[in-house]
Amino acid sequence: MTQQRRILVTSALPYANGPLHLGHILEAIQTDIWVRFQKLRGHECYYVCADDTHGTPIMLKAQSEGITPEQLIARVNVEHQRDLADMLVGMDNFGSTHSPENKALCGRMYSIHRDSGYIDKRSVRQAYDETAKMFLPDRYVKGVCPVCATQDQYGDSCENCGSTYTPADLKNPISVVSGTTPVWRESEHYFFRLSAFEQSLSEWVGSGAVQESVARKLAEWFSQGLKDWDISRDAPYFGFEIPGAPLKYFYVWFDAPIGYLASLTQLCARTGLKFEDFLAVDSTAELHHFIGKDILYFHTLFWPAVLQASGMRRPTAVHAHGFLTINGQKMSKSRGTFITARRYLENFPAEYLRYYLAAKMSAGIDDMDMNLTEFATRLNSEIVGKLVNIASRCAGFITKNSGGQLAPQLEDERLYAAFVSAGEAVAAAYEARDTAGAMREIMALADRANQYVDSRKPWMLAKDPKTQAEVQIVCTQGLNLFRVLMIYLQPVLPQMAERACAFLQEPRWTWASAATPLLATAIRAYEPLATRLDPKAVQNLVEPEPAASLTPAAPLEAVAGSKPAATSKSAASLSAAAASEPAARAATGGPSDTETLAAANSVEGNLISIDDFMRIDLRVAKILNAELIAGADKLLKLHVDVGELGQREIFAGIRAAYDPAALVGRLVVVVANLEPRKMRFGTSEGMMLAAGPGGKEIFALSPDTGAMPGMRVK
RNA sequence: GGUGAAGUAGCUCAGUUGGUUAGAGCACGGCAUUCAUAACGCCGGGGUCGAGGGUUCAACUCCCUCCUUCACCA
Repeated sequence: MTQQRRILVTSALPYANGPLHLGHILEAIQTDIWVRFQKLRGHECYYVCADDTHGTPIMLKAQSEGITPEQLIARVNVEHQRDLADMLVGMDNFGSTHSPENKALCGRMYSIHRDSGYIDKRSVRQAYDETAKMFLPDRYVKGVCPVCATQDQYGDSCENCGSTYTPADLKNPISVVSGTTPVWRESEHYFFRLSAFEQSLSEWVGSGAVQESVARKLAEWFSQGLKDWDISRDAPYFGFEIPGAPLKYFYVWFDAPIGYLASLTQLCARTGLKFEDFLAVDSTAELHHFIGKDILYFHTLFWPAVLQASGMRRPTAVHAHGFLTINGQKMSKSRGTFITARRYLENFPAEYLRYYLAAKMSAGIDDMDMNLTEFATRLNSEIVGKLVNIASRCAGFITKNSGGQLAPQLEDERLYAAFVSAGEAVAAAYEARDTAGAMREIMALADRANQYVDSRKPWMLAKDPKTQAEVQIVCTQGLNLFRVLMIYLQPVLPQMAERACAFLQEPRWTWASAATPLLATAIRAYEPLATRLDPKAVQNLVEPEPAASLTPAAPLEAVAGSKPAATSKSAASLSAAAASEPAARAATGGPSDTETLAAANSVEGNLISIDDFMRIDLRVAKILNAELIAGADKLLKLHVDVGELGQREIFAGIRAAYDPAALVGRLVVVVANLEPRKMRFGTSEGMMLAAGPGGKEIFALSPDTGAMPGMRVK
């Protein structure tokens, strides 16, 4: 360990008009891993973030929901914080750009800019909606592309031919807000003189503050010359009014990055840290921004210039990452590849995603693909099969043969030393944000640990009285290798590492803990640190959200007996989400949205629409095989043929009413699109319909003669 | 259109300043094993490194052209 560094880290502010998706989470996790690594290494490191809350989209979304922007952003803030916390993203402060701290900072920084001569006023001609009485951002004017004549294009560029233009160039322009034809009006705007910073920005970029490929990109922008930046918007606008300029508001992109500093201000107020220590022009602290490559311009040009113009230090580095694609496709709602953080969390533990992303993230700006099948196999093989397996296969011997006591020394000190010295390469990779490289190193070590155990074969040693004494020392070695790996993985798997630490009866780990083996102490009985995930269950992430009106399925399911006490994680958290959603709305005083209302009505009146019914894919199925399950007192395992849908395995709670042999060959009705449910005895891929109170009083439904497997029931 | 990035095994990716036989994980085939969550270990098949040309004793690596994909254009 060299000198202790003081580091302030941010990730980009998520926009407060919707839920976080896996793209946001990718960035938060990348940042969090880096921050946790720095803290583990003993550095003084803080991670701040906030919601980005201003601008026309927020204003209009609140309007459409019939609530105030303040209510909207308060609700979203709660959701965002909950999602981030559940993803184990350990921020030191999460604020909002709509805060008193931010308002004060924006005003102060702007005043300095103005007094230093960095603000110009200029008249701008802009689209104006006379019905809505507001100026329209480019994206809020649609029309026919002036170049290729494609219909329904936004006012800034054409999706078809890629040409860029202004809303004034569009043919037949229409305001998205009111649907009327906009008029053109002049208005006075405030410009930040970015051009004055061309020289110093160019030097800053050359100082290694950005990745190489980013620097090349910036060189292109520099060669075109920097244009001054319009930082004002006309009322009505949800944001902060510009001091000394009535009805003029700061453009959302002006106050957004200042939100980093506002969040820091809150952290300082809470902890006694000093703002100036991080932001003063001569500060020795580091300032790191993690962002997506789409907002490079704002963070590598505007932002350093704004800081400099305010008499503050510039960022040490801006780290850009690429986008996340799902199964090779852009995240998109229509393709069903749009995965919210909440939806992920309803299905899988946060750490599985953290590890998977860590194993793929490098320091580059390439896009990253999340292949769902790979996600499942990689987790199962690397975390469960390899890593956790080391502890799992050694711990039992220590507990059973050695009274839970570790040996006083290692069996192979050289091997241990190799693990310790490999830590330098792992640390270097983390530091350089090459987490994929770090994970490769760690997994290679995990292979060596498993090879070690395999070569010493403690299970053989345990059988021979003459070698029984060696079991303890071999397993002590194995557990110590495992311990080193968990220490290295702590930034990525904080919860699992904590549990591993508790299992070894240690208070806590730092990076340096790896250097000293754990010897001659008692450990607890091993409990699985991670369990396999069902590769089929990843489909839950991309299939459409289940509609609220499908909740009546629950009672049906109870009849089928397929929902034992240990309800699946997804069902449990789904209902939790459903319960907390209206609660959050109530807290902000807003009315429920139409969706919630519709759901409430249908449940109360027990009425559903024909569309709701058609969502349930009922099919005729032929029972090919039925068998008793050892250990289950209600369930039968059915193997059914569903025609074109193939064969399925379904568990049904009809054991008391039906003899398996009597079921084989008969036709029944099954729900074919029920989400697969993992149960103690396997995964149920559907549900057999039956009526009755339960016990022996259960009666399966049968189609009349002539029905064929796979036919749809409707 | 301009600019940038990428194209390596079925899939996801490594490949340092050009230098022996291009690597890993997953998947696949075989063997072994049973301590461990059907986990672990050993062996194996599988690549004209997007295409073509050039520089060089030597090119996945450097240069040129082309093809394909993606992104950005404030």
